Amino acid sequence: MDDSAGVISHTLLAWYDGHARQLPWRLPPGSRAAADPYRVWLSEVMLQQTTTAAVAPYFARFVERWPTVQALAAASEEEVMAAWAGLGYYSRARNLVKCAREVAQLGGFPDQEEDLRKLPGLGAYTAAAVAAIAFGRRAVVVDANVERVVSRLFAIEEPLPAARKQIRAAAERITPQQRTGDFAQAMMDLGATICTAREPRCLLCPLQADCMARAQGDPARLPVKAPKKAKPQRQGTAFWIERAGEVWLVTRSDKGMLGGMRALPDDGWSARADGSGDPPVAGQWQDYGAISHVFTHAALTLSVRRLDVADAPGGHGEWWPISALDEAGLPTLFTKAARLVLAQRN
DNA sequence: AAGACGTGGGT
DNA sequence: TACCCAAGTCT
Repeated sequence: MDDSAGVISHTLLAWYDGHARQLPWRLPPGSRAAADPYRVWLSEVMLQQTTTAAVAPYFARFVERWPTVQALAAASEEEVMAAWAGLGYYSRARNLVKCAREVAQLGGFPDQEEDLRKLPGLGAYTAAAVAAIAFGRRAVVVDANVERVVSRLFAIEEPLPAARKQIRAAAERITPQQRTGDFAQAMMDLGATICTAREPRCLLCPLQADCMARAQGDPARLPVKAPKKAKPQRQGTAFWIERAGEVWLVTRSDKGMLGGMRALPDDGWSARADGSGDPPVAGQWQDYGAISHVFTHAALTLSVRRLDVADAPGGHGEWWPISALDEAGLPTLFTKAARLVLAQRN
């Protein structure tokens, strides 16, 4: 680390001492307590591609229900998936359970980045973040905030994702030997509150004097990103099958969209193709309209139809009390579909 | 090694 | 409205 890099980390850490966000998974400011690796890991996994506001209530429920990694390791995958419902990217929940069990078996979290990286659900970012924040290891923590801050500080013109190598090298240069956990969180706080994607608040930025993009006059244009692809519009149908105050739910296959989650039966729609429209059983289906839902890589219009039956439809599934549908752990798509039926059903 | 993979909030 | 974006990982 050369001298200008030292100035940057020093300035940023001084700013962090007065401006750190208080978040449920962080120790209170000035606390001398050691970070709990379980909470650090859990929060980091929840925060992957997910806002702090969305994570906060889930984090609170998880640590209340499963206070330790051993407790989480002892939970069933099914109950963890249901508790994760609504947070998205459900493979995270499946990997969370796997990881908790591996860690419990190991007797605790590994304290080296290299070993953390081997755990399911921990990629380059999360392994570095846990190593730095929970164990005080020097690790180069690069997330989307760091990419944005660094690409502006050094006016990196190369578009993402090709710029990753350059950005990592620059982040490595400014990462200090001490307080690397604070440094990582300071970079993320700066990116979240000052060096934002749109309309950065440069006048409030502790690094304004060091920022090449600011000197050039238009920091918001960085980082340059490759153009997005258009997302396809898909059509599908979900089926509400009811019997005596209960609705028929299935569990989706572990692979693919909403993998492993409870769901209403559907017509096989996917991000790649429309559904067939065919119901799972013949009968007098009633039309309840449609909901729309946008995924990362496709937009879906989901028609919802209802049938009242006397016997269970064929195939794998379970009757679920409609009065307790909240506890089924339906992903948001199917929660919307259920609401559509319940709003019109007497 | 691009593409798959959720959801809610901001502009 | 439509688009962008958020503490990425896996295949």
